[in-house]
Amino acid sequence: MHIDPKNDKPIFKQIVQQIRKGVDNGLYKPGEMLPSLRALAIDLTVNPNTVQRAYDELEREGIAVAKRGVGMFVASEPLIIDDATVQRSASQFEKTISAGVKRGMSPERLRQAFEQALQDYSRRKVTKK
Amino acid sequence: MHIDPKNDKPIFKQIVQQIRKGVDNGLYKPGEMLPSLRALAIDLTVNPNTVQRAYDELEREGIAVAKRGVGMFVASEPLIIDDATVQRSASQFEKTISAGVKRGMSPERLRQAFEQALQDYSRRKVTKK
DNA sequence: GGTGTTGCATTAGTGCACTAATGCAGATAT
DNA sequence: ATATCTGCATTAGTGCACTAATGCAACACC
Repeated sequence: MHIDPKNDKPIFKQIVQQIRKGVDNGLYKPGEMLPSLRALAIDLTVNPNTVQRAYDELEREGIAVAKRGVGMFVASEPLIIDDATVQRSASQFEKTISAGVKRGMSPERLRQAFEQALQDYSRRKVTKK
Repeated sequence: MHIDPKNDKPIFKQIVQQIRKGVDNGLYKPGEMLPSLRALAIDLTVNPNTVQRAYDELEREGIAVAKRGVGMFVASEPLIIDDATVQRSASQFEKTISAGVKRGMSPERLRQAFEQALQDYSRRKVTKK
């Protein structure tokens, strides 16, 4: 576990990402205890609140469960997405990106299209009910 | 031209978006003059600097050209992306999104995959030289 | 009960994105 | 020249995301 100071992403997001990755590839197994707030905070030379925020996020995602006075634990059935799945999506996205660029679309426009697609999709899921 | 106060997007981005759209569908034609900083600012009841920032962005994108003391003009050969192209990309993205969701990916994970794809693509373009 | 863990809540500091206030500098017409 | 348009530059105010400092509350162990 390591925080990259050159990375401009917020610290708590980096923590979330690394723990999530750790759960995905089995480094942290279901039911297992994660490093405590302070322990991890000391390890990363970071304020405990920053770790807390990361853990909040992980709990919100259903990946970890907090037990007050005891510790943070990997959920019994965490939502595991392995790297291969992400890679598959990424390469699929890349095809659309490539096509878009050939039509003159800038990264900003592509993001815009992506966000719209994301919104359209969820909207459809909702209105379908 | 109108600014939506309920929209949480920055004002200057809303302006960029609307002007870009106007250029795309021919409302503003190449070489034509755009509303002046102050004129548009008064029209939208917004500070001229905010319009300035929008115009800066448009110039950076090669859509508009500034002539100091004269006015802002649509570029002679602006990069025009019509809505249909964006829609095509969006619907393409939506397919990948749908597939990802079925594999349990959250919107956050999908964004992550998208950003990675964007990065991979540009990286490949660079290293190909 | 005390002691040392744990996670949680409240508050404050800091940087940055966004917007505005104001004045400067170039262009054109009269 | 000077009036009045233009876009540009400098500075300041404001809100918010991020991080930190600090103390509180629950649980386990002795």
